[in-house]
Amino acid sequence: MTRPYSRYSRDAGALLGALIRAARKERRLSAQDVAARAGISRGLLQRIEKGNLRCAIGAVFEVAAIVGGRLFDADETTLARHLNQTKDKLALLPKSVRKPRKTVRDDF
Amino acid sequence: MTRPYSRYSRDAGALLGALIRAARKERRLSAQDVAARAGISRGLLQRIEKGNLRCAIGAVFEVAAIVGGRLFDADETTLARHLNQTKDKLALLPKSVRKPRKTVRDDF
DNA sequence: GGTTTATGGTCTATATAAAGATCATTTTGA
DNA sequence: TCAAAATGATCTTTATATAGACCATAAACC
Repeated sequence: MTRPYSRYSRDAGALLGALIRAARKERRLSAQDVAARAGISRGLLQRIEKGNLRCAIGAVFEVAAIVGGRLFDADETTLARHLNQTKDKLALLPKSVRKPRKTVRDDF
Repeated sequence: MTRPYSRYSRDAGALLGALIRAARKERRLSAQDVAARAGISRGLLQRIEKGNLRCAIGAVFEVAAIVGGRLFDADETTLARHLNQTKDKLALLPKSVRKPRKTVRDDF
């Protein structure tokens, strides 16, 4: 990643970090504690909670699982649902650089 | 991160990668194309789609925003909803290392 | 068929993420 | 009020993620 991050990514990172932090506080777990259980350093946890986008996604998953339950479930995923819900809004995304074909695959 | 990742994180990463890949295919975007628009290398996109957990979360956000819309919304977030929904199930998580206080904060 | 184009993989160099101290400050609890 | 713990921050070292080039194969298109 050489370019600066998009507005959306910055917001998403900040939000996720804030939610993790709030969840940790709610459970009254110290940063030291959570970091140890997640197998990461306290410094990395600080960066995660600050919304730093250059953290390994695995570290974020570990922390999120500890402080706030699961972000995604393996079976019926939040992301999957979200993707399905917004499937019809995909046309509103940044203009596609390739011409779409006529056939639409629905085996998604 | 020195320890191996938990089962959950591995599943979550694999799932997220698979969803991203499926969404990219559905929109008929080449890896080359998506990587360029996300400002990352094609190799990194490959790792993301494979569920590699050592990718920067920002890179994943960028890609996800391009191929599948937003994972989290800034206002009413999927994660926030999920956290709220599972707030009562938090007791089922790995045993807390600290004794919880009597008062429960609900300003979450 | 042949010719692009996409993909999957490997390799190297470089940038930087992360660990682990350390210190100052703040918060908490007794 | 005081001591202990938690936090925020900085710094150095080391490990490694990433870019970018490359090649081989596969798929898509004419």
